[in-house]
Amino acid sequence: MAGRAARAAHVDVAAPDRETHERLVEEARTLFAADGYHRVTVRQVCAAARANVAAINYHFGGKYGLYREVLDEAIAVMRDTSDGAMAAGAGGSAEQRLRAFIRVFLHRVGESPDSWIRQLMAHEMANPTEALDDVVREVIAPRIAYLASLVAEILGVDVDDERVMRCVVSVQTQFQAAMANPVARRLVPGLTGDAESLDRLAQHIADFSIGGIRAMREVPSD
Amino acid sequence: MAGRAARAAHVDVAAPDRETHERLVEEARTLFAADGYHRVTVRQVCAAARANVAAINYHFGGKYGLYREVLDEAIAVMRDTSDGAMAAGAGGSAEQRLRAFIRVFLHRVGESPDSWIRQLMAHEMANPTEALDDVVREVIAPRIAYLASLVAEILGVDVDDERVMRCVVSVQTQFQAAMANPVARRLVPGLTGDAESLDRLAQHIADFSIGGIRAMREVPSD
DNA sequence: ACAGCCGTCAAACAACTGTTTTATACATTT
DNA sequence: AAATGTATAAAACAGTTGTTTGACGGCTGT
Repeated sequence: MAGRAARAAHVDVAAPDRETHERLVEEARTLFAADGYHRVTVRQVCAAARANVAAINYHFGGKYGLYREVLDEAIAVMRDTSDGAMAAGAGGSAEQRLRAFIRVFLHRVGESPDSWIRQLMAHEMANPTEALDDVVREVIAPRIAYLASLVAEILGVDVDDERVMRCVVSVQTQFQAAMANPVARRLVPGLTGDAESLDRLAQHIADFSIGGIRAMREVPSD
Repeated sequence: MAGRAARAAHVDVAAPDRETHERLVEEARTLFAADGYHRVTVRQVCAAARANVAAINYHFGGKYGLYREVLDEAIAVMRDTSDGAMAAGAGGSAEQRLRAFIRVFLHRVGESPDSWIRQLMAHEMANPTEALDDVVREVIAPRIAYLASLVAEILGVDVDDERVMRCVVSVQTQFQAAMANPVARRLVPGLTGDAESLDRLAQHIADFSIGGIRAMREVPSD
């Protein structure tokens, strides 16, 4: 911890230990994404990174410090993705924007270089660490708010109408499940992650969700 | 292990050790449901049941044996629930049967004495043990098959049409998420588990899902 | 050139995990 | 009454976990 602090203090650029630090983060990305925080051991990561067991504690102050470094990166990418997906279809109708959001989001988060992110997030949501609050605040909540505004516009009601949030949950859960749910993966054979498969999935979720939302117009607001 | 075999062999009724055995199972139900298989330690269960650490190995042959006893009970209840939910609305239209299925299923699985089951299942699906295959085969697969037949009938297409399974996944994931997803629970405040809340939830999932399914009629089968 | 810091390493640490052993009562059977 | 089998108990087992230690070499700056 003291070493880390000193290092961050006056060796900002071109640190001489860049290699091990970076190798640990790299391996941690794939390992944490594959098995989740609790299942991964520091010895696994160090072995994969060809580093000593003590390296993680030295560079990151502990296992959780390393995880946070990886997760914070994921959060940043997710925020970018959300921003891009929210910007998509700007100027169009609420339905068009919802379709664009789903398509852009699924593509971005499912693309190969970032595919570890959706796995990591899936694990974090399935069995959360204490970092879930940050994830919710920084990426989920804004996304939910945006989806809520779209749903409200499609329904032609206020965002506070309780039908809105229920619909948002229904849409949101389809994202999550289609991406990471092991049961869903056993049911849909063509969930391979390639671009065409993602396109079809996005198309379905959009069609199904918009159909579901529209149907709520004829339901009393309770 | 030898003790267990001998005990089961010729001490079927009114076993003298009923108490500890039963106490262990009881505590294991709530603990496994709350934290999942991996997180729960045998010492936790034994402490809660006021039994010795060796009791689990003696009575169940090991931690996994105890878990299987609990999980098998859950599977049995779930099968009953599925059967009941499938029988509900018999004779009615596919839409009516789907609505009945959702309502009965959510009520049964959300009711207080069995509420541990949905938590246990949620954990088993989130991070599976080797028992997930049995769960899928015995409770998920039949449920999926039934839902697929309903969706196909509503859509007026064959069950092999790929739109059918996509819709089933969309419906199925709403079940799961609404019941156990920690993120969803942070979004919908009124997810308390009481009868009225469950009723409204069932109503929403049914409306949303049927609206979504209907919308797929106008989508090419790809 | 020398002190000081930095990154690395093998080794050990303390705290757990599930499981096994050994012993002791109690009940049932022979 | 002796022998057998059953349930519980305390203790120890072997393995794994994340973390800490202390020493060694390389580098930098005054």
